Amino acid sequence: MPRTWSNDPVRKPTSDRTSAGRATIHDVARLAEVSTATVSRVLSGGKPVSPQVADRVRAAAQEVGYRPNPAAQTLLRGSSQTIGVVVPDLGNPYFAEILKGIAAEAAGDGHHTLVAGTEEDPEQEYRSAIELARWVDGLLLCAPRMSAPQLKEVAEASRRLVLINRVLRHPSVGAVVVDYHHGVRELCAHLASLGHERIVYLEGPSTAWSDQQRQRGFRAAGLPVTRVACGSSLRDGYAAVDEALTHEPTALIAFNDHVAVGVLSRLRELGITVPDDLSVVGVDDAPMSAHTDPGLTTYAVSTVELGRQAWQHFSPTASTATTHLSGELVVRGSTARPRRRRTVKPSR
Amino acid sequence: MPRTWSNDPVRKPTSDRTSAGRATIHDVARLAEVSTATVSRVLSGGKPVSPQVADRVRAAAQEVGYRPNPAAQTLLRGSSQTIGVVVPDLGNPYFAEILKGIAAEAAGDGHHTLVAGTEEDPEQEYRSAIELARWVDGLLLCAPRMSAPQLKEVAEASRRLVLINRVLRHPSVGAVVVDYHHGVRELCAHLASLGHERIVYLEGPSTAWSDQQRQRGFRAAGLPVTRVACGSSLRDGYAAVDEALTHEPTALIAFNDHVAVGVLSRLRELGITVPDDLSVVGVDDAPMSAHTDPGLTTYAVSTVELGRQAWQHFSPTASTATTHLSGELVVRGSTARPRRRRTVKPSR
DNA sequence: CACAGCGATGTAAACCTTTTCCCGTTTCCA
DNA sequence: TGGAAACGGGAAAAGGTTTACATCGCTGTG
Repeated sequence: MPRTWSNDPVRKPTSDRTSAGRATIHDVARLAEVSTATVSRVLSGGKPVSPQVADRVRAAAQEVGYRPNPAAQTLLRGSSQTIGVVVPDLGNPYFAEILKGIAAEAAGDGHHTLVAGTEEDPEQEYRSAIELARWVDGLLLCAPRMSAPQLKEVAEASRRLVLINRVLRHPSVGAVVVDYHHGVRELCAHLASLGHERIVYLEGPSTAWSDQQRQRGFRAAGLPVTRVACGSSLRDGYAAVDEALTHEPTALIAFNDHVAVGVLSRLRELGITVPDDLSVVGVDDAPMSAHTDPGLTTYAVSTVELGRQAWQHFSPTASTATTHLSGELVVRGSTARPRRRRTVKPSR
Repeated sequence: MPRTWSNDPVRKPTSDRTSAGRATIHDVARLAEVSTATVSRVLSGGKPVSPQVADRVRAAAQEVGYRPNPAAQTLLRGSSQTIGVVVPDLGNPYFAEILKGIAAEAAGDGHHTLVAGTEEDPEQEYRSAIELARWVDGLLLCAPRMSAPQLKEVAEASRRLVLINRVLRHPSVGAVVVDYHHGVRELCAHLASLGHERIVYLEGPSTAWSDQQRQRGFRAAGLPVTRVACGSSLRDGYAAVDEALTHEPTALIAFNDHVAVGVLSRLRELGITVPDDLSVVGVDDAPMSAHTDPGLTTYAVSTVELGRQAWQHFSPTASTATTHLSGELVVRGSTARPRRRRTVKPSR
């Protein structure tokens, strides 16, 4: 077989292109009677091309409905214009909010967003991250639950890695973290100023770095806080209330707002009034937290800012230093002085 | 502000292959002393290869940390093992839930999920869809707001198109729709049975097909329903309450649960008790709807099922018929007989 | 014993685009 | 008018993988 450029295995130029194979740059080139190189120059822009030819090419491209094949572009450029985002739970409004923010930032710079939810499973998270790393220019891991060694592996496997709410000692990994240490101290100070002494903390997933940060914050706050295993979802909060009440607290600190909403719901069922019988606080300031009954006192940090900062870390010139984001205390109706002498107990 | 770092013109002359450029199939082939074809056969599986060679190849791949380049695979196979999902608002828990469902289904079949939020903007939605169509094997549009002609264009541009909560007369488009017509009738019947007569409906986005379905349902229900412009977000609901109250309704039907939560919040501020002063219902049964105060009466349809059905439509053998999904009325605390004679008015 | 059949492996084409390297033409200035 | 610079545009390589086809050695059967 002669090694010639006889590349034309009877390709129909126009009509039935819609169904099977899409139009390629060759189709455009043939129709415009130029080389494929010229088509590329016209469509990708920047390079000098005479206006007439450019018009002819554009017309031809329009006619056959040409759209560059992203796989081929990616192969050649070595960049897919895509980032990957891995979150523990896509259904959690907080993560949804972060995803929304980062996707908007990425889209603004012409990047796509590949997403994976991991159902809070560290193994699945690791697999998703490694798999996504093959595809994307940069990987964003939200509150990753996986072990540090695994995280390092992911760092090696990915072109660029940015963490949200987790830190890792590694030369090429950026991170944006909310200062939960500060947040928890703020919340504790607020509760202490109201006169609360018996406080229960509903723990998040044990593998969550951000949970450990909160716990450190408690120790720093110097308040005696009883810990009760809980989780990160609305259901977890709902389910953990009864256990928490056995400690006869005057205030409850939920791992996050999502949990707190579940807590409020269960307390209502039990006939326990918030904040008269019991104060409740959350963390994160989820969108719904201003609309619960009563409004949730919480520690607010802007997810918009979080997303923006994370996106900055993807820039090639970005430092790999960890960005700390401080929020602020938002006092709403769910906290008050402990009024009644006798603390409540579960109704069953 | 590194706003335009998107394309990276710094291309190294590929001298240093070990650190920067990832290992290719050639590296593996060389190390294992076989041809690249054999490597591919071993790693992709299916083809007959002698056990010894297979082991050698696997060892070599392991050693150099080889991972196939997805762009090259995509280019050749013509399939990216990726679907695209476009939703009007990533921050809306309902869409987040659907995204979660479909992403899980897709991941279960080895597919990735590319996502785009459109901020409820039909134009942006159209652009996102067209752009995503280039990349993905199939496109899922959630409650698309774009015009029918645009939708047809997207259908032409995409290999496979599936719609959620929208229909389109087009030969190759599948759809999964919630029977809002039925849902609204159920809600109306429920309210009517309680004795409500003055009902206000807080409209969704005017471009939403599903809003039109609801409106048709109202007409079928035969109840006089006053329409008030609102929207689809929590904030929209919060903001529309005052306007709605000028019509002195005994019951409020929100476009969806997200809106209803905003409504409840505003009513609380106004000192209007639900359901004593006013009944409120939503649509969708969002996760939080069981946990509001009072619990939200709503029309529930499983997002899990929605996701599953949508995924089925991506199967090559799937029919392009529209799948109708019926939900059921969920009665919670937010509805009751209208008790007081005098209807409430806004407090200001 | 010859040959069909098969299993294992190598070779190279094909996928589609971008970009580098060139060549031919025009323009401008000395 | 000659030469250089600028410019427009074509040919072809590169990018990594899969697969159709070719090759080669072996076994089993007529």
